[in-house]
Amino acid sequence: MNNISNIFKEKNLKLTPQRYAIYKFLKSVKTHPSAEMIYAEISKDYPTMSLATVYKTLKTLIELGLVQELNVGEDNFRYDANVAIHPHIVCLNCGKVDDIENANFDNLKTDVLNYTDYDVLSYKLYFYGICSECKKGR
Amino acid sequence: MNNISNIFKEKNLKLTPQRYAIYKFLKSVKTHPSAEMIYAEISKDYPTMSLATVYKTLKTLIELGLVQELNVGEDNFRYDANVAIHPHIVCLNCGKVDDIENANFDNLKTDVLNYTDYDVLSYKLYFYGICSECKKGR
DNA sequence: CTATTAACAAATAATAATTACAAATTAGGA
DNA sequence: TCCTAATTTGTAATTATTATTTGTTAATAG
Repeated sequence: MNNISNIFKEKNLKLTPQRYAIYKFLKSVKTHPSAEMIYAEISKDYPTMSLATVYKTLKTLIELGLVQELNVGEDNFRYDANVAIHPHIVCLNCGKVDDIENANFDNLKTDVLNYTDYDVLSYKLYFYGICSECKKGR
Repeated sequence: MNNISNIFKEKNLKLTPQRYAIYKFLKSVKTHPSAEMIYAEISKDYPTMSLATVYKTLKTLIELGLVQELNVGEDNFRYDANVAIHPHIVCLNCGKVDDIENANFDNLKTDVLNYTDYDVLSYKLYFYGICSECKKGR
């Protein structure tokens, strides 16, 4: 069984309420929040939560491979508990970040081998455009 | 004629030596430097250059569509005077950022239309791996 | 059951990248 | 050459993130 509880145990890390809350929140949400947004949300249930804890927990979760970091071009990072490589799309109007679901772009990793002498390990793909809500309101 | 000089004139912007130096430097280089790196380099020729000027000039150049901003996952931005959409590859070992040249991934923009209801305007594609120099030194 | 100890959370200080501001300077047209 | 708005510069301020410190928690040995 490879749930969080076990992953933490294997690494001698404690699955504290704070850590669990952050992970559970990230899992439950599709908005790809920033550290600040996570902090604001979790603070409702854990009034003593510190922003430093959010940052430190996110770093741990990333090291454990439970969370990935997105950099869509803002001055901060966003976080995604879906660690599968998948494209994202950013609304240039409202800033929303969505998943591109069901699309498979994994051929990119092999295609690119013809154009580089790097060993290619992974990739990030971001699309930019206008979301349907913003299209309406124009 | 659509050189920088004219583009600036059209917008009532002054083509100062500083601005020109920054643009020329970015054009001449394939390293995708950060603001700090640009500042360090340009300072050699313009000892009075201020870091604030570098940042402000980069912003102007971006607005004019002469430069694009990259965000490969560092805590700072990198800049590229090649404004054509093209993929980049980052060495996870030494941090170098290279262009992927001659590859055409523009079908991505139309492919993705089947998986989103956004109007898709552009995309950014970053590969991550190990460069050939770093492979040798292992 | 208690003492020990390592991991942790919280608060706050520190750092790094970027931006804002105010005063001095300069580009480029009249 | 002169004028003026735009620009540069130095510095202060801001923002995101990380480090440090101190008190707390939880697992475990005795």
